[in-house]
Amino acid sequence: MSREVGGEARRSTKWELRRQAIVDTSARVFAQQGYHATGVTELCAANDLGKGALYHYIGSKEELLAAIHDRVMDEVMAGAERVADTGGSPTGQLARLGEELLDVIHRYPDHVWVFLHEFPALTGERAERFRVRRREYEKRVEDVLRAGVESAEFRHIDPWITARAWLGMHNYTYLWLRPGGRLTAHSVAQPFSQIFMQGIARQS
Amino acid sequence: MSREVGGEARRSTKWELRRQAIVDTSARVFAQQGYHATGVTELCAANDLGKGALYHYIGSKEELLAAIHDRVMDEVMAGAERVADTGGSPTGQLARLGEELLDVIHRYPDHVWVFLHEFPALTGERAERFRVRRREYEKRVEDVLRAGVESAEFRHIDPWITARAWLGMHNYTYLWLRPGGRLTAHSVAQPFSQIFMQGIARQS
DNA sequence: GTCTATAAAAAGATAGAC
DNA sequence: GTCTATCTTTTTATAGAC
Repeated sequence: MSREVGGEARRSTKWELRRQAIVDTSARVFAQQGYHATGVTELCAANDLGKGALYHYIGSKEELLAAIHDRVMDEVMAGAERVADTGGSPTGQLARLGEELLDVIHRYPDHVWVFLHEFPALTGERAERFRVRRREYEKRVEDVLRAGVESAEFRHIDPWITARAWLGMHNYTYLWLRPGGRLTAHSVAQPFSQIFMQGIARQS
Repeated sequence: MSREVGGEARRSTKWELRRQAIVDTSARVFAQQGYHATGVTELCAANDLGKGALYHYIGSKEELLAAIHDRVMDEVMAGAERVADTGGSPTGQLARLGEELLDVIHRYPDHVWVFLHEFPALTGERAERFRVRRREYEKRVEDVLRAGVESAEFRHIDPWITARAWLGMHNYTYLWLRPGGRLTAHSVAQPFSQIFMQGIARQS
């Protein structure tokens, strides 16, 4: 059974599941070799599929790349939503934003790698959609910082540049944070949070 | 006149200058389009040269990529050298390391972009050389942090993970720090340093 | 749904004239 | 030193049989 939703043709649940598996497997290959350095033939081998069958699921190579991006942003924004819903002080919210973000990076190292390395390969509307979603998340961080300055929990920092410091510190863990390693998301989020909170706290 | 130095054939000064110009121009193209997405034909157009002439200077596309990497690491390590030579307290040294690093990122945005995005494209011996140099710099940061803990200037932080926080915060500026923009290297290094120093300072 | 065969373009690199 | 022409391989994507 297939339905029309939002102008996009939806396929069967089985098709969607298979597609998702292909997206995940391909993310691993892209992360290891790079997007442009990976041929469709290699994707076929990794997914144990012929070219005809693969294209039946992915549409195009770039659409596959966009699907990896969406997977990351879906998870990241869901985490930000949970934090916003729970509420609490700016300090508490920023700490939980860090926990959630590092959790995504830790759970999806390949997807995140591709997300942070290959976004310039997206073109046209796909590039724009990604840009908007990314900006949306960054704004969440800035808003929490602004709230903390206004409530005088934080000292008088610049929200924009401080958000960049926070984002860099956390995002850059994609280079070494992996499941199965000696570090968990929490064991990194904890010291990061301590440095950052103490760093922007109002001096007593 | 040509000499043999360290097993590598050196060319004339004119040749070296021309080559360096090609490296710089190509860095801009790689930064905009990606290494694998850029064809040698496009490099020829950007450098206003035919294929024969281009290959006369670059040897291979990957050798060109390696040259961009070296340009960045040469500058970064020179900055670290200056900091080490000047000496001073761990706090002062870490602050100056930040100034120097952001200065390189600000002055060579294209080279740094390529450096941070395309290093997986290096293979064999070239990949190894880059890995070693990069590790060498990271160790400098860890050493300063360790010294600060031992002198009790800093609280009891983990040097390895704290170095990653510092590196991420600074390196990640490659996404938005550019010459001609509203921000200078110093105007970013200053707030970053304040956050980080206060963040790892011994609580009074 | 999945395969094989193939198209059509572009890739990196080299040869040899000038 | 620089050019044009060319070699070989690989690229993304499609056609059509099953």
